[in-house]
Amino acid sequence: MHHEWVSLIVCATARPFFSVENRVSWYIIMTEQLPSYLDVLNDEQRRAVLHTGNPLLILAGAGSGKTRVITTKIAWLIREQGVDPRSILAVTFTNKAAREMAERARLIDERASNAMLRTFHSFGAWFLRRNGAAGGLSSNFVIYDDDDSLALLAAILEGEPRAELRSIANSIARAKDYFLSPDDPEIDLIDPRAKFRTAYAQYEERLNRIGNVDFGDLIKKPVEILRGVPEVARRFRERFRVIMVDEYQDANIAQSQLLSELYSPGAYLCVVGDDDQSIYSFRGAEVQNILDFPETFANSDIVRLERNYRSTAPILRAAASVVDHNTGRLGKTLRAERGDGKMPVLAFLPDQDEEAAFCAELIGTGTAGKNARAVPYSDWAIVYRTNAQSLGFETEFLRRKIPYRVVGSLKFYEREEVKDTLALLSFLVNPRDEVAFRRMVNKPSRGVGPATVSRIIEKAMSLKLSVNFDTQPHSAQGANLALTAQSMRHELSSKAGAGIAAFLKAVEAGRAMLAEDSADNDEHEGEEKPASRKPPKSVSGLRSGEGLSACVVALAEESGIAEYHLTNDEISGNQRLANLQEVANAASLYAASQDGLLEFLEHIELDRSMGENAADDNNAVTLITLHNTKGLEFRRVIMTGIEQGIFPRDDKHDEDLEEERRLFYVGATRAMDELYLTSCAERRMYGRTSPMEPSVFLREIDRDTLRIVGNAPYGFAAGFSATHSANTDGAYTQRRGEQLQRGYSPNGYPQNKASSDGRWSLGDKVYHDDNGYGYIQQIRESADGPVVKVRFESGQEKQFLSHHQSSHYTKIRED
DNA sequence: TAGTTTTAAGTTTTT
DNA sequence: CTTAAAACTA
Repeated sequence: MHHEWVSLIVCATARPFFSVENRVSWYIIMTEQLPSYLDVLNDEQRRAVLHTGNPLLILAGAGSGKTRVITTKIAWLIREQGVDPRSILAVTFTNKAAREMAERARLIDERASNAMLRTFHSFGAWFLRRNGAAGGLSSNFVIYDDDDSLALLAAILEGEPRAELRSIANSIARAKDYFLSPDDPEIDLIDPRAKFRTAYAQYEERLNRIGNVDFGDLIKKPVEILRGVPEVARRFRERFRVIMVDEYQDANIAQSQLLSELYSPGAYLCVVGDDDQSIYSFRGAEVQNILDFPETFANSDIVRLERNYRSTAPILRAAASVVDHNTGRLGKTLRAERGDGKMPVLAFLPDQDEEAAFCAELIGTGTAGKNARAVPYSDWAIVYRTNAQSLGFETEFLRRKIPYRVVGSLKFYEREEVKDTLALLSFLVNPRDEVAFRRMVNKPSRGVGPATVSRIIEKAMSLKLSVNFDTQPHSAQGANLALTAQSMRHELSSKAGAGIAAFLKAVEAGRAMLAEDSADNDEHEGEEKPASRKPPKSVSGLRSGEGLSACVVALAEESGIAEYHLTNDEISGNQRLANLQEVANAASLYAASQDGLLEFLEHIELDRSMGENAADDNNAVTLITLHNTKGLEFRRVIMTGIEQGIFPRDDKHDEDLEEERRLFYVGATRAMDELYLTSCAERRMYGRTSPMEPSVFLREIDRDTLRIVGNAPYGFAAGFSATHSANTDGAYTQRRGEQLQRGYSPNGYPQNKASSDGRWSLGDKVYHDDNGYGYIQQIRESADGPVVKVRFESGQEKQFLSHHQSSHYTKIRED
């Protein structure tokens, strides 16, 4: 009888579940009652799990259960193959994926929690913390984010324009992605400017001196150490006998080099990926890694997972019909195991406000008939190309009281007051941190101007050369800025000297809150604090709790940062203080020691999703960028802003356009049951409203898989033949001709022959004070009256409101 | 110099 | 429209 109940469940779950809750109960049943947890796998999945020996490449289509394969494989290796969990290394790209993998593997076998499941960058940080000395890096390094890198670069290239700095910083990051050093001949492929090469070299030199690392270093430096120190390489190759990589299509050159260095013949290597989901080439990801896998690793095997258990057939067809336009893909056919379902809906809407309202309407009512709230909010995801697009939905949802959560754009750690505090903490742990020093030594104002700061830093650099260089040629350590500043006090003005003293006093106050570390031990929970370390009395109202939070509060108070932000900004001062309190609260989970502080800072740098996961069980709509959706799934997905210039951006061509297409594919394949696409006729950007064209992707979709609603532009109207191809030039030109005849505007939306106020007609010649002569190309009605679009002889187009700016335009009579 | 006002520039996408 | 950098004044 009990057995029947089990098989009933198994029967009902013949189609694997994908929601977390279901998955949990399902695995428990399977592992307890059935002969093997492998029974839930299909043939290909099982083949992938049971595979041993040669390197394995798993080509896993969207929704084909790749995470299940990886986690099951980890458990199977431990259980059936007697593999020591500690010898397993599995790397992912996102913290979320790493967490999910660890959790799911542990559900099958508890021992999986001893395996090393990390993101690439977190693994790199872990590696460097222990083996950095072999490369001249001391273990108290702090990780610089992009802002910090930019600040350092700005200090090196004084007076360089902002845009130039950003461009160089970007090139430096890219160079590291490709494992290129300043003296590499291939560096020109990244950026041929000599300026870049010297800047990169200077940046590296300065960063070494500071003793911190940037994101790229977390991958690049471990590879250098593994190559340069055979002893370290041997140790790591001996330890990691199994190496697995998720989302391999997103690995960059440096990351694949890291894998090569860790891998040794005799170990087992398994990578999982999907070339159709490669969406990070702008960040150095190389699809070539996955395409070249068979050559890079001799005798490798390939398993394809092509059964999709997530989406219904029409959704999958629509997604595939877009990515099919790409050339240069491995090519695969996903089968929809769930069979038929609802047709995706393509909605044409007037503007972004209507778009937000449309989404709210869908979500508010649900599609479950009369029972308006049968569909939980959490079933829905609003997906967009750029973070800025979330704003419109947020305001609309706020107004309608629809609960939502925004994924990824959490700018908490970028806030000024938070960065200030983190800079102080960084300086505490590494007093060579020039960037932190520059940022905080005169904040709040202490009379320490740029001239003084430069003198201190130059002095420190000269100290480094005369004192440390000869004795420690390989450690490349810079001087302690706190000590240098202290020693220079007598040669500074009294004002500057007093300012320095105040700054150093604040740093000392923070340091006093830290316990000495006992050698290399793990941090001790609940160690008692010496009586001397009592939290200071609070001026600003910040409260210190457990552990490290006392240190954070002491720093914020003593440095005057708390007071500065509280009094400086009357409107948001309290919010700023609350943010500081939030930092202190987060710190309370860490030990009040140097090691605890390092852990805290590393955690913040590598995982900024703080609090987002806690909201997982909340019943809220998800607002998320296309890139962030990778690896996720939702019952109902609305892809918004499918307009030319937004998605794809109009500077995308060839390779880049193909990547945008893959992005479309990723977004659409997140949907399980229902998919909606929205496209607006006009959109406000930079405060201005501009007309939009439907995305080329909408012309590429197999029209038979769509239901079109709303005010469709020409070529999309109901009943229009779906069998045309926008790629055929002739057909396209013909349609353009027809559409103009029928009174459609060039962007495909209906237009008027003359403005309703009678002032302008299509084809009129006009003169503009600044832009010269031009012709009226388009007239349409908006909420603010007629909008006239002019194409000037220069080729540029402008538009204006008829009643508004007509004073600048003069109508020219032509016979 | 510090704190203000004015002007220009900008939005991909992320560990 | 929002944000950051240059420009300006007390």
